Amino acid sequence: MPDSDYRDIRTLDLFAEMADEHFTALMRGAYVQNFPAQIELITEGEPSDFLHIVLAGSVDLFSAWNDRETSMATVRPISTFILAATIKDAPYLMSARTLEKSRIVLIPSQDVRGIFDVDNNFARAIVTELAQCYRSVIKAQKDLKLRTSLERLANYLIRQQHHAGGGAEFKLDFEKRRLASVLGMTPENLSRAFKGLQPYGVKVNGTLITIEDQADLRRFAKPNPLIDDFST
Amino acid sequence: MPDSDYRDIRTLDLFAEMADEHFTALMRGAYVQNFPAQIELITEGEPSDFLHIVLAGSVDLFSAWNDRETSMATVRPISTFILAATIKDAPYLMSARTLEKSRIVLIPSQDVRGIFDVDNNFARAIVTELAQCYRSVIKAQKDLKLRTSLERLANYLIRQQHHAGGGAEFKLDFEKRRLASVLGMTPENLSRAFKGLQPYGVKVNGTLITIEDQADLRRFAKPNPLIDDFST
DNA sequence: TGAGCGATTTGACAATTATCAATCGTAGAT
DNA sequence: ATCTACGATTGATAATTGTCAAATCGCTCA
Repeated sequence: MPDSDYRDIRTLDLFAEMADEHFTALMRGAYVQNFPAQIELITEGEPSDFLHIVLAGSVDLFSAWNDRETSMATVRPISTFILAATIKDAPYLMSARTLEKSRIVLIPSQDVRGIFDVDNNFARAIVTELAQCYRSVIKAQKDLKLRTSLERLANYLIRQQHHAGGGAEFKLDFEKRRLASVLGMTPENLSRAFKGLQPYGVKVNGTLITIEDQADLRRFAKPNPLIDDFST
Repeated sequence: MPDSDYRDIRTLDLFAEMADEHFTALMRGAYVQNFPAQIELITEGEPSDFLHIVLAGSVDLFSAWNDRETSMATVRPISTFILAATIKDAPYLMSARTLEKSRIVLIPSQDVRGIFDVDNNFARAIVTELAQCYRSVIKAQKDLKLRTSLERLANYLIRQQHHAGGGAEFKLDFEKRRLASVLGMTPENLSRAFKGLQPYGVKVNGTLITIEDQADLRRFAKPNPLIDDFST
């Protein structure tokens, strides 16, 4: 594994505090691979053989049932995914596919569980990571159950705007069909939802969004840190 | 704290493996209290001062936004809730209220975090617990995003039947308005959903459910362990 | 026993969301 | 530059779900 990758991974909260020898041991069994876009990295239901880390590119976590499919989340560099399945040695609950050319690290789950047993700092970091993940899903659940699709879109745009620096203009960071799926609606419905936000000053031009009057949109969206603030 | 409570708590996976002295320390700061029904134990947004344990009774975890409210989960003895908020020292994401007369243990969050820092077995148990919680929410999310309300109800009934021992007859374990909220629908809609399952052999008499032909209902519900099996 | 209360059910209707088909627009290939 | 493929949009329609009001059921308690 290239040194730069090695260092990137080491800086992740999850690995930052663990003993050198344990980190080295983990990396020894790991391998890095470049995948093209649209490759299915893991399939739900399969045993969790590897903990994955996205170094570059992006990965879609999705799930299917009865011929329907939904995007659960997007993983961007640098972060891990499938940690809970790895730790529990349980089957994956979600599938994962690359959205673009991506650089992925694979760490054998067995190694992760082994080091987890002997490195207390690592175990503690895992707690923090899992607690964070758990709270994120709870927020997503609240978003889904308490809001209409129009409200979800409005709040998504506000979050995205903030994430992009807060300017009136910003770009959507993925294609609309996937955004629709993440927000729990159909692409057609998303298209109409964008129209439905026009009265609140939202302009859409392809992937470029303009929010003319933040306050106006916020009055409609009623963003709430207990749903929309992903940092806490 | 009575000895029997003390022992009950000690048998929880979360506390079973920790050092005696640490468990004793935790219990020293804890207190047990009996609450009547319909008492709001915690409110979302507030700092997480206590880890809660339900010894008897039951607790509803719910959340509100913009005058809407939804039930997220029900906690039954003996288990903890609000672990993630306690560990992260972050505000509660959900409120909690007793559904009936309940016996609750309150452990100061500060104590939990303190012991977490020094007791590695406790830290490991927390990892397992959080991973379990995380996976449960992911399953709930898939249930919500991939299924219609009729399908959610059908699968809920199948789970409930299994949980009740597998007989053709069983009782719903909470009132219908709350079931509706848990399943993400209105009480009116739930009432109609029960009707909608009649063709599949579901009979409803108050809180008593009869499933005449399991196979028939399963053909419609298409239960899936990656959504419906709460044990993995 | 029966009044009173709240939960549930029903009916009528409205809002939301999904589906299907057709068209548009654009980026990449030839 | 034109063609092609695919995602995005639009229109028409259907299915799903929610809302409101009224009726019904079941239970508690005087």
